[in-house]
Amino acid sequence: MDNMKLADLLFPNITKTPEDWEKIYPERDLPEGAYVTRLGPSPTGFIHLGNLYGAFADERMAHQHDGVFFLRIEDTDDKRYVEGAVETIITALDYFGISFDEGAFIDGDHGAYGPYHQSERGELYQTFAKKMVQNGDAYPCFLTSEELSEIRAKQEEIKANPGIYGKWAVSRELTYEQIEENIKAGKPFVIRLKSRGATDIPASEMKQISIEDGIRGTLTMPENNMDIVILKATGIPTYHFAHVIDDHFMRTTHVVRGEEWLSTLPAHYELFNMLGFKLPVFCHTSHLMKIDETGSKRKLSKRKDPELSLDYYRQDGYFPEAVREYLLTILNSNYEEWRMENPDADYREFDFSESRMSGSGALFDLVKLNDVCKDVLVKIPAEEIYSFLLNWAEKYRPEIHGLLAEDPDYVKKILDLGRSGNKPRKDLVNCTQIFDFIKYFFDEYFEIQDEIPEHVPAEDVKPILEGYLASYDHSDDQSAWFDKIRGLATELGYAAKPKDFKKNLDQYKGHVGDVSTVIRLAVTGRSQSPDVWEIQQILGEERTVERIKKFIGR
RNA sequence: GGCCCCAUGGUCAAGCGGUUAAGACAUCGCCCUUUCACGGCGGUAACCCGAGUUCGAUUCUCGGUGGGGUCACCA
Repeated sequence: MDNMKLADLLFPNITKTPEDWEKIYPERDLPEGAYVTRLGPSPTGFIHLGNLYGAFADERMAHQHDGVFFLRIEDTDDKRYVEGAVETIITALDYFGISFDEGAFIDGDHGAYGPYHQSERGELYQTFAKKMVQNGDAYPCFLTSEELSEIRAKQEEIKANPGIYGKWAVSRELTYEQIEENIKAGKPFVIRLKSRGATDIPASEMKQISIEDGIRGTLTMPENNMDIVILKATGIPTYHFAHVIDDHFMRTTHVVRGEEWLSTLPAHYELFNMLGFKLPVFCHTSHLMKIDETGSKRKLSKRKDPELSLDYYRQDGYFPEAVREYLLTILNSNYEEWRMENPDADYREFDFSESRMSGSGALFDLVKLNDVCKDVLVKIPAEEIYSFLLNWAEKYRPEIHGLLAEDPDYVKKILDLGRSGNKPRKDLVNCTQIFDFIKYFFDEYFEIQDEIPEHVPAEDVKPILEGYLASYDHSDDQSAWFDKIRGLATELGYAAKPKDFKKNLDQYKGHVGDVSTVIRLAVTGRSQSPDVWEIQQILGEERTVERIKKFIGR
């Protein structure tokens, strides 16, 4: 077989050479030790937490090592393409503070190594497919999908490993004349890698390859022996081929990807070697898992788990910096520790290391995320929380947007309630929760939600509130205000101090806490709330008095 | 089924041959306290199993078990 002749038959229009491409995409001029990382989503329109998890790792690795972080759209599968998906991806990542140095942007590609859409890099891939044919490392295969499934059926029957390799790779034997005839007849074909791996021996006796993974250390696995497809019948490359070519020519130094790629790593390894490309450092991350209702652990699934979707966090109004903070704690095991020592430091000061990433799948813990949110939000000024909340409401809760926009100062005061001092309240988690937490401040949403406390007989409610109203002075400071409540409690047979009540249970109906709970209930509609005096100061005298009157039917 | 990855409390996790086996979240108790939060103190709770190497294994090796992944002209 004359490989040069075959290559020309297969790729008559390819005139560029591998050397030409090396000149077009020269090595990057970066400092010694710089990392070049990339995110390579396929434009299916669905971007999830796992993508974000990897993106943070990519971003930190590149920017902590004077490098470049770029976005490449892996759109080699036209069947999966969803209109507008690229924009969705960029917007979603941007929301969480992930931005790229080069690659695909909303207004088009930026950077010297583009185009950054794989669908536009056909000539590059074909040049190397042609090169491989010339070298006898690749060949055309005309097997139809029916023939492929027949092979598969036979393999299953004799319990052989499925796939095209060794004696099953019948197209390897085609002569030039047969190929030419097939092409003239218009038969579709793919280009397959002609693997050099041994095929007639058990896997356990196969040659082992070792690869240093940035996260997992030394990986040992049998060499590849599969004649994988590198170019589809459409002339478009498969992921495997595009990955090898692009990460070489975009000069990627570190490939961060999910562990589902581990099993195809030997094939990628063979391709890198055949093409004479330097192997990047692979960092195979573990999957995010979740614990479901039955208590068992499983991979987060697109269909069953809404929290996998990034939209979920936007809808609930999670603050991007809080999600980032949580993700960083599961991304690098010592982040939490570092954060405790540096509570006010910018996360970029943390020394991120891929080697500290976990090789085992982390359970995504919503409870912990919410806890992290509380710690993060307590540090965000009310002003910022307010504008975030307003933006969120505009998009996801238009019916409350007007309410929040009406009196910004009022809402800001509410958001800041109890947050000053050295032991600030940590009530705020996300926008949905925040609104629910503060909604009693708005008359439209104010309602009595709880019961009166059990120590308080029904007939005491009125005297308590009448007495409270009678002595109410909006200008009282907090201690004067509470002294009055203590007095009122004593008058009505309640202990002024809870301790007195506990010591002499039979002498009192209850204690001052019960009395103030009645007041709290009338003012907030809830038996639990932040400090009532502060709430009243924000509500204003008129609204406070009105609510109490309404409660006792006046 | 073949191959690969993973395995410390309920969860995330330190650990890298000798430790009272950290810490965080959750949980429970106490303190603070007019409720709730916040904060403080304390408690319950873990090295998957079996061999081997070793004076000594959570740590190293092998074999199981369990969980996950993958075996497409999808990525």
